[in-house]
Amino acid sequence: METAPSYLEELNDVQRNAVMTLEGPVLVVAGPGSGKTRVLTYRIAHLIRSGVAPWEILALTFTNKAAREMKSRIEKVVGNKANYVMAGTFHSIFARILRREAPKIGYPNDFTIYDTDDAKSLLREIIKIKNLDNTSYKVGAVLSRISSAKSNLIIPKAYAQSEELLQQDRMNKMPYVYQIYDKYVKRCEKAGAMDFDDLLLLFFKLLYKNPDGVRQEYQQKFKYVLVDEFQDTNYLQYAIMKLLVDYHGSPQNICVVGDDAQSIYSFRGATIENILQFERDYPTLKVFKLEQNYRSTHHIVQAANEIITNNKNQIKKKIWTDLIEGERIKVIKGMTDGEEGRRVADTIVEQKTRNHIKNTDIAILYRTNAQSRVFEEYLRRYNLKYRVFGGLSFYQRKEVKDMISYMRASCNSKDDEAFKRIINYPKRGIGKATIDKISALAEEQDLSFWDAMGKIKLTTRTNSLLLAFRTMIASFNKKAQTADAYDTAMYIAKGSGLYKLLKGDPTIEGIGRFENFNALLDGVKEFIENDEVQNGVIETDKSLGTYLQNIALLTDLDDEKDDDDYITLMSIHAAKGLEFKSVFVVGLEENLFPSYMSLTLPENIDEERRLFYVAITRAERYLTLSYANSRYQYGQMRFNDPSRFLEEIPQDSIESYGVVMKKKPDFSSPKLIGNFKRPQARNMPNKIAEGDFNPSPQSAIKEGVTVLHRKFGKGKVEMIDGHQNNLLATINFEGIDTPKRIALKYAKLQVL
DNA sequence: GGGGGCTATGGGGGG
DNA sequence: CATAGCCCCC
Repeated sequence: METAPSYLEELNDVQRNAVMTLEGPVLVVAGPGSGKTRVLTYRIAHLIRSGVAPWEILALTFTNKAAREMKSRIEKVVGNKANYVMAGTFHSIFARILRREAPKIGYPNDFTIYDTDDAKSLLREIIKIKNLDNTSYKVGAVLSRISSAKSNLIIPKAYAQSEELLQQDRMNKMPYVYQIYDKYVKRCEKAGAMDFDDLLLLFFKLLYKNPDGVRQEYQQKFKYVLVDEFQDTNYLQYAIMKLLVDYHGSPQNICVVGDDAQSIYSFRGATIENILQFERDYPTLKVFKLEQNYRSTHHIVQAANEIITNNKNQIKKKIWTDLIEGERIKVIKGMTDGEEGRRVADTIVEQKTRNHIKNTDIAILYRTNAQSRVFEEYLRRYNLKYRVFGGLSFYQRKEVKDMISYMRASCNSKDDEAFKRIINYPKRGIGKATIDKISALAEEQDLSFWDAMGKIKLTTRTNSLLLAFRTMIASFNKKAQTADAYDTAMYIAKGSGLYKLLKGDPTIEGIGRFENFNALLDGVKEFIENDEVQNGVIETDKSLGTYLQNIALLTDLDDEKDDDDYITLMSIHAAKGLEFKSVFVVGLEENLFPSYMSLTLPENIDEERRLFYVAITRAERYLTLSYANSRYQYGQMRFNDPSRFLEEIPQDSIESYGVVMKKKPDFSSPKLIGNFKRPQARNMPNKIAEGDFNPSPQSAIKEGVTVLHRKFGKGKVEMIDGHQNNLLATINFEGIDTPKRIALKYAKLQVL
């Protein structure tokens, strides 16, 4: 008989049971630092050791980094078979499958992936086409409505029929979101483009509609499914998981790992409800709770436990450690954000000399990316190497996106967003007026931007400019058909004039841009030279189209530079899953952390608290918290109270007792120095109190009467027109220059 | 059609 | 404050 594999001896009892329960549904509730990744990887290794083929295992993560980490750890146990495990992010795995199956749902194999910028640009255009007021229809808000609809499996038709959603949109003064959504989906389809949510939604559609038995094919293929960070899945992801796992005679080999206390992505639709639903959907579920923390010393663990008790509604769980008591948590106060930065940098220097900590062992974590600046300033001044993650990613930089747009346009002639970006960059005399005319023709005759460009009749001069542009792109496209990604990219870089343009800019910024541009080209070269295994598949296709597919889902965090010794600066969200010997959590102030956006709803504060919980549990030995009494925010000096979270830490775990304010912080809105408050845009009408307002029936609103509106105040009805069942009143409100057009069936007006 | 400057607006997290 | 969209002027 074979001896038990040695990796099983590296596990505690609960971990080992979780690893060895291979069949049937399993839920692993894993506290921070409890060996979650170890359990996941050893479980996969154990599956392979038990004779399961690596490609029959599907492991879904939220970041590429987590997937890579997992694979490299599996590799240590089972060797290079690990490469063939289908491990990757939800988005990348589904994108890869869709690339093969897309025609079954009416998409081309070489579909484009629209990033957030593309999506917003498209929405901006749609809002314009529909003649909607872009002050009430904010692209960001509209996109987030669409995104959350998709994440909840609500297609445009269902959206248009949901009284609840329509009501919400009306309240937010954007009643026609449902129409924008419908148009947006059609335009994406027409462009052969998917946005991030579509990668999930259309994969769901593929399985659900089941053309050619494709669902059964993938159900059979993925015999074992694992989901990491389950607390951050949304409804759509859960639905996909169920489609893969639930079928007649299924062994339901599904293992999900998560921690409700670390759920920090509800803003993008994640719901802890999935954990509860999972328990209901799989009654034979086996639950394992990992509560022993191997990462942090006692004071840190105790503080984490204490803090999280302030949240209601959580799965009962208490992490513990048998590590030493360790250092107490240090709290640093600065009078200003600048002083906070300096004192944090001072503390880093002190830790480095006294405790011999390397840069890589240190992280500065903040709530918002904008906070990195001051820390960068002092680290630079002290000659400490650092690296900022997040913020504007490499692929979002203008010079990089421009080049990528050229590549996209050269591969997919229907990619309207790419074309609009490059048609006149570098300048070639095709201006806004021409572009508008092309867009209008495309809209009118339902053509792609590219086809409209070829069809439109304008002045001789303009037409020849357009022809020259089309000829150029056609040559790029031809090159892309035959040459590899690098040759094509170089051909495009030179042929488009981008190379020359960027090279010729001698300014500091220009040199930086040219460097980024070259870094992109180097990346293409690397792509064609290395046979990478991605998501369990060896990439042999070296075409530009494939390259584009591979980079579409990359972020800043994926860019590994591990030989360098640098201090890590990143948002707390980005730090999830990581650990550092010494962690600085900075900016612990009311309105910043917790964010002012969260202060109105208790459940949002709870999420901020979970975020704080995530932050402090990244630390192994040294945890330092900091705040500033004042800081520049949005162009103004603001005074914020210390964060309520500071008070939730047990006092005997804090070193600098007395720094924290004794009294409960005042949670009122930020105070402003002097009278720098920006004047309110337009006249802010007097708000009408709830009780004083009795809306009149629609029939009472007639021309000439004076009415009261909750937001706009008093006004005179000048005119009523519009369709019978959608009457529009033109009302002149006091103190508002332009008359408002108000739909009577929605608006609440009181006749005075 | 291009460029510069004004102003409104955001202001959070990310695949 | 930083940025982006928009408007106006050349």
